[in-house]
Amino acid sequence: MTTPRSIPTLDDVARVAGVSTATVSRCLNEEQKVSAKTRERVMKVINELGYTPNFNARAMAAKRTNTIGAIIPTMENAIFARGLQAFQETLYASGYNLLVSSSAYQPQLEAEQIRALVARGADGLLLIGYARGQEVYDYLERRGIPTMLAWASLPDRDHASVGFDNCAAMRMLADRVLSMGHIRIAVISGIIEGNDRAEGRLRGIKESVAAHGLDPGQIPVIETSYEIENGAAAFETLMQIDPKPTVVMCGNDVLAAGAISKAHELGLRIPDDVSITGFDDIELASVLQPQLTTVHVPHREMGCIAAKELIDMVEGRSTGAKQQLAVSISMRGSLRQI
Amino acid sequence: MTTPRSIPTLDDVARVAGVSTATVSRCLNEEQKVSAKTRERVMKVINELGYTPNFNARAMAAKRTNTIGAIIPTMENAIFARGLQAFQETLYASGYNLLVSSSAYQPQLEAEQIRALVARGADGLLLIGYARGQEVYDYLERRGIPTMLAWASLPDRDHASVGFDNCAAMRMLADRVLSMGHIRIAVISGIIEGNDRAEGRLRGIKESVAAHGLDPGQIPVIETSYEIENGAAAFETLMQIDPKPTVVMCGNDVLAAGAISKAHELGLRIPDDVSITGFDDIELASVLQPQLTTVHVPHREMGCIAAKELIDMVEGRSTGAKQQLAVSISMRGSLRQI
DNA sequence: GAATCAATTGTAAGCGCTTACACTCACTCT
DNA sequence: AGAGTGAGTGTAAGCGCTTACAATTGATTC
Repeated sequence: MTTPRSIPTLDDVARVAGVSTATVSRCLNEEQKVSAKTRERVMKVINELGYTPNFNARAMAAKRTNTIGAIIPTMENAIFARGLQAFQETLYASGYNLLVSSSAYQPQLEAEQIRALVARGADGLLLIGYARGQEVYDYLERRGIPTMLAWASLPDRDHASVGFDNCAAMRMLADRVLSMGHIRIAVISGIIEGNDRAEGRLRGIKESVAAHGLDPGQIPVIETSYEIENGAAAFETLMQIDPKPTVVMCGNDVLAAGAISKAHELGLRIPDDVSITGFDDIELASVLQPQLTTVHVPHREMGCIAAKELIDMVEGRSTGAKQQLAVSISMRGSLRQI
Repeated sequence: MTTPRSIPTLDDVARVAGVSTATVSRCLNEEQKVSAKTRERVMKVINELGYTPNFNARAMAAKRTNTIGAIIPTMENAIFARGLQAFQETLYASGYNLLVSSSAYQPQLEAEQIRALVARGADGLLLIGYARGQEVYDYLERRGIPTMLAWASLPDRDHASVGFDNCAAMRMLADRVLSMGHIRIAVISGIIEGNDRAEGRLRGIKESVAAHGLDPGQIPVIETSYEIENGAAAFETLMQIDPKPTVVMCGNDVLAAGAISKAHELGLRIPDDVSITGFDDIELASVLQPQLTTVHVPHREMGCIAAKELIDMVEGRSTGAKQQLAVSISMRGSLRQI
């Protein structure tokens, strides 16, 4: 099957080119330190032999990998896709590679993967949100791994981060909903446990409701994980309440998609019979029928900033800034005036 | 910022525990070769010191990484998400880790990333489809890296693969469309260049049309990359043809989502004014309104099989089998009888 | 009691790179 | 002409692990 011919190493290149391994290494890493003539000869040999540097050996000797790790809660839906894509592109442009893992929203798994990425020599890390044990932060600090948090940014925490205030953002949307005359609000929230974004969003709604003189304790809330069918199921349950809610606010666009789809199935017209809102403004939001009113998050901008700041931290130019991004409301057909 | 206390190594553990490095290594890798008493003592020290093995050093010494690499064309939409998730879960269950990169549908980038993953010591690789230069296959064979191809499986190629015959699958759908009385078919295809799946799907439609005694050359085809807005734009263009197509067959669900969304915008009713079909049956397909008639692909099954077969190849139990999966048609509201 | 054997443990040689330091060799400057 | 300079190159010491092989130990056998 496989040709037994062994894989060429730096030594092979050096021997064939008639130079020392140090010179070959320099050709690959610090061109300017090698004379043009030598470099040319070495490069020719590298091509002839089909030599590729061994990453692990390089990482070991150089103690750096030009690799950034990112751990996102899920790859199953597109919530993080666009931001991550921008993150990756920005890193790539600066000569860094990205390693992605998904933690399936399990803190335990996230901790494991953080260790795995650090063990692999990641120069820096991108994590989503704040919620994780202090021991994880301690570990990261002890190992000296620069870490950025994204998709959240809290005024009262000063860890390096880029994102927005999930609570304030959702409160803004709820204020808008209330100002349009809605009184009977129901909520489909993501799982709060271990997810500060979901927690903030729910809190935002409650704060808004309270500020409008209503009792936040009266609001029906269903907590479920971010999957379309869960949104659908939750919506069906909420619609059995009498009197029916006039609006169902969802923790993200995925849940809202499920809700809208179930509404069609139940023969409920949106927004005539009931309004629905989302959060994130992923592509999905504007192919739904009617299009989804949601909180617009600047995914690409967030990804770019995260990458730039993280690189600055890794290269020692920054100790980790906090950047709060503005979000806005994308008003579309799924929310109506009462 | 960072505590300068240095990172514990195997040597540190060995010294503190009063054993040799070999013994510590054995505790971590071949428990049964160490007495219970010693193991216990060593493990205690490992925890106290917060020791984590250095992956790169381990990879170097052991010449294997328990890591599988996967390169998918895009992470931006969910086409590969579910299959990849299943792939990952299956690998994880067998003690393997997954490293994912995205090639943005660029063969050149894919080749680069293959080299990068191999340089990192990936024990095996998962690639999508067949279309890539022979030199890539040669490289992989020379390095002895087991490679699985997924999302495609061609009768006349015998590379290890798991997937389906894209051409046959789409031909089946087209046959169905034609049998329902459609005569004026239009197509929104993905970019053919460098994408054998897209090419096969388009060919499937043409073969079906030809088999029904029509001229495949007459069918309007717009080729565009897999993004919702591109599907929308293409649909708008196709609807300007006179007489209008009775059905627009799309290369995948993402393009179809764009088409449906544009149809609403144009005030065209689906399926009354025009039918639309997709391919893949991702979650999106059933939240669209009307729900999308599409080719159902067994994503999870494909991911699982790919993982199992690849592990068998890596561990020398298989030399690479080819498995063809059956696809089916998900008949839903977007396609109607004429 | 000596020999045999299996179970444990230790010794030490790499794995393929980077890089501090040493060295060589034209040139340039007094 | 001799010293000083700096560009280019080589030498060799690791980086933190795994593992073949050697050594030790205690138990078992005759």
